[in-house]
Order: sequence, then structure tokens, then C-alpha cells
Amino acid sequence: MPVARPESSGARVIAHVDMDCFYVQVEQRKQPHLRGQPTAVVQYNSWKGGGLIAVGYEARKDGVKRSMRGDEAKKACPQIQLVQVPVARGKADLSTYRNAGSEVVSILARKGRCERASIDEVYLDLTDAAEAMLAEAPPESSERIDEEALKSHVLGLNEDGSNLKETVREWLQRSEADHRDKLLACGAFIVADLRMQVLKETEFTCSAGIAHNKMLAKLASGMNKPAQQTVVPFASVEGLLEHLPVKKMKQLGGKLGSSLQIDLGVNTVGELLQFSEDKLQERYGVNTGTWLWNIARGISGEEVEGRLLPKSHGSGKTFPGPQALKTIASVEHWLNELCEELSERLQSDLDVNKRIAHTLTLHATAFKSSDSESHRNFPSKSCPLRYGPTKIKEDTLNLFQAGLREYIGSSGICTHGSRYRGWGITSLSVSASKIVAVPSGTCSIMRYFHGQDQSCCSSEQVKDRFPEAAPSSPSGTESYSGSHPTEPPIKFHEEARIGGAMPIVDENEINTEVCMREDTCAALQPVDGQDPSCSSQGAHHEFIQETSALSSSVRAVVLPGTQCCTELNQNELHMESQAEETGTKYLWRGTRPREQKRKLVKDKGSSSILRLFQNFNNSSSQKREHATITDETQASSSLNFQSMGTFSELNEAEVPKENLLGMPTLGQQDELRRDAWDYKIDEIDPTVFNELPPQIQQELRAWLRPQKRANLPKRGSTIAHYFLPTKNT
DNA sequence: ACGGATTTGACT
DNA sequence: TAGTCAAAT
Repeated sequence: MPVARPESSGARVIAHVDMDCFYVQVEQRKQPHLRGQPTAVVQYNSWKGGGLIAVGYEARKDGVKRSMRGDEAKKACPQIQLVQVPVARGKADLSTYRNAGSEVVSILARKGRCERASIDEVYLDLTDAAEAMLAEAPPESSERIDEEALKSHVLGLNEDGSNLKETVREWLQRSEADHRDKLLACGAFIVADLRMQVLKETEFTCSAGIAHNKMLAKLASGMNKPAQQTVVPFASVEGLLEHLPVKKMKQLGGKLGSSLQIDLGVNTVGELLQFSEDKLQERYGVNTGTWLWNIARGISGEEVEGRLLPKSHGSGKTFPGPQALKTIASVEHWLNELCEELSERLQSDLDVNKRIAHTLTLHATAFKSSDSESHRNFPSKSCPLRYGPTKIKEDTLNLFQAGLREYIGSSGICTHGSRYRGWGITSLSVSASKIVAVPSGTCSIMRYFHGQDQSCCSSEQVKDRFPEAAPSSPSGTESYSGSHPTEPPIKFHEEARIGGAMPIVDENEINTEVCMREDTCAALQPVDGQDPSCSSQGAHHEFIQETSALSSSVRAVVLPGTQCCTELNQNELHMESQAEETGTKYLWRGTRPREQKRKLVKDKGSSSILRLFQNFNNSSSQKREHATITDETQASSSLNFQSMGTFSELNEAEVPKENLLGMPTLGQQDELRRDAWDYKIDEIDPTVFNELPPQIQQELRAWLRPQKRANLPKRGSTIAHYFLPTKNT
């Protein structure tokens, strides 16, 4: 259900950029001989020619549509070139398109806040850039306006096919032009420029809409395709919406839109105007009601989120009709395939973006032939996510079996001997969510331990030290006591294994600050016993509880004087640069970086960080301690694209191509590594503490001391200093 | 017996 | 919170 957002005060400049038949373009770039030819992208060629998922414009002329079968498309357009989606592990592999999408995003993010809305769409908030442009080079004054920029369609101005350039020029140069219009015009220039850069650097064309809010921008981007852009001046909003079918509006393409038509007899957005807010709320609830009332008037306060990376990763496949899976073995097989893909992508995300996912979820759809009663769905199940393909597979299978039992319930059906007993699985998907940036410090601590001097750690290193590392709760959002008493502290057990090569610690290099965070924890395998999740058949509930309970550990962070991985989010970076460049304080609109706070609490004994700090040389001892740490940092997470630039360069220079493509080489590495790391975190000897630089020792003592540090350390604390990087550090 | 495969966001 | 549902591409 859509939800109403308050409209922000000033006029914004929002753009929606939409790639034209994106998958087709990606394939045409790969195979240039397809350019200009009627082309469509199809998956699963086997049945009826496969299903089309993207259709090029040449083919659309012949009436070829998405969701046609390959055979139908051939009928409609005999010369059509059907390109198959890459297949990996027996399923469609969309990674080439994802990567291509990232290329585009990294370009579009150059001006203003950028939100990746889907694999081939972004929203941009260009308010600041447009205002800046207006301040120094008003559109009507600039003599040599980029020719391309003049080709915008402007609703209410040149819809009738009159020549674009001249009408736009006139529009811009009208002295009485509304300030808002001029802002939009600037936005249109910027977008035209960005689109040109995209074309130049990626060979992809895109279309765009420029308006005062997301909803209108989105609407506009689809009005003139391909490779064109459309501006929605404030004055033409009413006319635009008046005759627009409700179903065309985002969020109204489904049941809600149907309800408007059927229940209210409303077919155009204009017709919605006659209903009072109360009426709409009464019918659809307060939130949706207000939202409807607003969009009827072209009002939509949704912010453009500064987010360039996806919030979750998933891998799934359907098994329609006869292909339904009917044995545990076949389900396991496919789950394994899905998990491998997911694991690879998670690993890539860690390598490239330094992010860790915290939750693993399994979705399935199923049918049971018997027991017609209660057409219940197969329940989704989730658990803490543990990294590594093997772990993910194990956990996923357990989730599935838990779900299956629940699904089958007390009905006569059972899974006897994993044989078919009247159920079938028609779709499976595994996904990873609650993804947060890993603290930049983790790479420093690696460097500390290894005496290496590379500028950033790779996930290999992270994984080496925290082979089973997986957080039990999203970092950066934890709160504890003090001002936010709602969330319980996180407990840290220390089954996490670490180990490996001996650290070559160069004391001279330790001009670092040290601190601890919760955040990435380890879900672990009990050292002595077997992994609780291994018991394939049985005790699933116990397993899940067990996993949750154990899935924590501690992470130590050594912060170098010079940060290697910048961890500012986009907003902050923009604020900084804006302030520098223009000297203005508050050009920024929308979400402000929140004040960061942190908390640390200790349970008993000294923290495992101490032990972590040394180990490496010997193994032994069976100590165990528990520390509890929480922190609440918003901004310290999210490594965004500003720094992506850095990464790209770095990648191209020194990282194997696979990484650039977001596909790290896995495989045997993984298994080898597994054997290599045999030490346990419990075996770390605290004496190393004394070898730490005094400053670090002091900080550590302070931080490890239980008590309520009810208030964040403000100043004088090097740790606090670090964790408040946004301002004045 | 399906348009797949993904992703996001709201509600409970 | 976990799980469900709607919607979009």
C-alpha cells in the first residue's frame, strides 16, 4: 500500500531515468551486429520458444510484446533476433544486466542524489545542481546551450510535435518564466548531459522525465521513448493528470487501481479529484487515502534516497506444472544451485562494496493435491545469514524443511523417505537481506595483523579472519539503553573461529585507534560439537533458535590515522562538497545524515578483542567470555558510490577482471581456506594487549569498561572522534 | 500449466 | 520480528 509523504517546502528538481529496453541494449552492445535489427531477449528457449523479457523498438513496431513466447514473436516478426539470457547452474543468470546497470548508475550518480530504483532505472534529485546552475548560468542567458538539451519535450508546450528546439528555447528565454520552470530547465540540461555521458561511456540510450517530484518524473520518463526526455512544468500538471488513466500511475497498476475503477468508478486521475480526503481515507485507510488524494493533485513528497546499491539479493527459479519438484532430493539440488549463485553475489558485494547481509530467507510456492482444505501458502522462513556457500546451503535446506513440515502440517501427507506424498514445489527462491556496510576499520585491523599496506582489505581477508562471520542483527541500527531502551544488547559468544597465518605486526605501524563494534558477528559452529544445523532431519526449531542465539561474535576494529575506506554516505559527501564549493550551508534538501551515537556495554570479563589481538602464534586455552556491544550508527555504514569511483579505479588497476564484474573467483579457494583457518577466537592470549600502543590500550580500557556510557563520548576520545566523521573531524 | 526473476515496501 | 502481500520492471 502506498503511503503519503509530506511534501517538502521548496520546489525540487527530480529526474527519473529509464533505460530503453535495457536487456536488449546490453545484448546489442555485446553483439554489435544485432544493432538496428529487431531483437528480443528470451529465457528458456525450450518451451514454446521461451518467454520474452525485453523487446527492442524495431521489434515492437511489429507488435512484438513482452511476455510473448518466442514462437509468437517469430510469428509477429519473422526476422526477429532472439537472444537468450545467459544460463548458469541451470537457471537464468542476470548478472550481466546487473553489472551493466551498475555502470549506468555510477555515471548518473555524478550529479546530485541518486537512487537505484531497479536494475535499469534511477531517480535523481538535482535540486541543488539546478539551483547552482541557475545562480551562475541561467538558461536564458547562456548563449551556447547544448543543442541536445534543447531537445526536451516540455509538456504543455511542444507536445504537438512542433519543433522542439525552438519552443524550448523560447520557453527558457521567456523573461517571465516561473522560477520553478527555470529550475526544471536547468534540470533538463543536466539530465541531457548525463544521458550523453551515459551514451558515450556505455553505449546505452535512456529516456528521462524531469519534474518536481518522483511520481511526475516517472510518469514523464515513459512518455517519449526511446532516447528522449520530457519535462513536466508545474503549470501542466493538472492537464497531464486530468485524462490520465489511473492504471498508468505507479502503484495503481494493480488491485488498488482496479478498485478505484470498479468501486469508485474512477477511470482517470482527474476523476479522483471529486473525492474528499475523508472519503478516500474511509475507503482505503488513512495512509492510502491521503496518498490518493495527493497524487490526484500531482503531490508526492517521496524523497530520492541516496542509495546506489540494492538492499537485497535473491536467486530464484520456478518449476511450472509438470516440472514441479516432488522429492526432497530434487529440492535440495535446486536449492544448492540457488544458494551458490546467492553466495557468489554476496561474496562479490562484500568484495566490491564491503557490505554484509544479515538475514537469509527462503521462499517457496507449493501445492498439495490431497488435503484440499485450507489453501495455505508455503511459509517463508528466515534465519541469520552465515557466509560461505556450504553454510548457506545447509541453512537454506533447513529453512525449507521447517517450512515444508509446517506446510504439510498435520495432514496425512508426509515426506516419508523423501518420496513424493502429494506435494509439489513450483518455485524456490533464496534471498539475503538486511545488508549493511562493514566498518572500514575491519580492513585496518587486517592490515594491522598482517602488516600489509594495501589500501583496502578484500573479503578474502575478512573471510579468513571471520570465516563464518555473519551478523545476528543489522549493524548501524542497533540501539541500546540510554535514549533508546527498546532493543536488548547483543550478546557475543565466541565460537567464531579465526586464525591463519601469523601476523607480522609492525609496531611502528600502529599509530592507530582502536575500537570495537558489534555488527558483524559470527554465526558459528560450536567448536566441539557438530554444527547444529547439520542435523538435516529434525530439531529444526531448535536449530533456528540455536543459530540465532549463537550468531554473534565480536569484531575488532583498528582505525588507522588515515582512513582507507571512506565510509561516508552520499548525503554527507554531497554536503561536504556543496559546502566547499558554494559556501552555502543548507542547500541540502531531504534526508540529513543523522547524528551518530554509539554505545558499548560489556557483559563480563574482558572483551574478546583482547584475545583477538593476538592468537595467531599459538593455540590453546579454552577461555570464553562474553561482551556486549551495541552501537548506533547510521552514517558510518553505507559505503556509496562516491567511493565507488575509487574502487573502480582500483579494480581496473589491480583487481582481476572477475571482481570488476562482481564475480569473484570462488570454488576451490573456499574449501582450501576452510582448512587453513583452524584457530579459535577463544585461544587468543590477552598479553598482546600490552603490546598495543598506549593510546589504544587506554581507549580500549575505557571502552571495555562496562558501565553505562550513557552518553556518547563527545570529544577527546579518539574513538568517538572517528565515529563522528561527518562533522568537524 | 506460469510471463520469470528480482526487488522493494507496507502491513500485521 | 518474522512472515505475508502487493506492485513494479
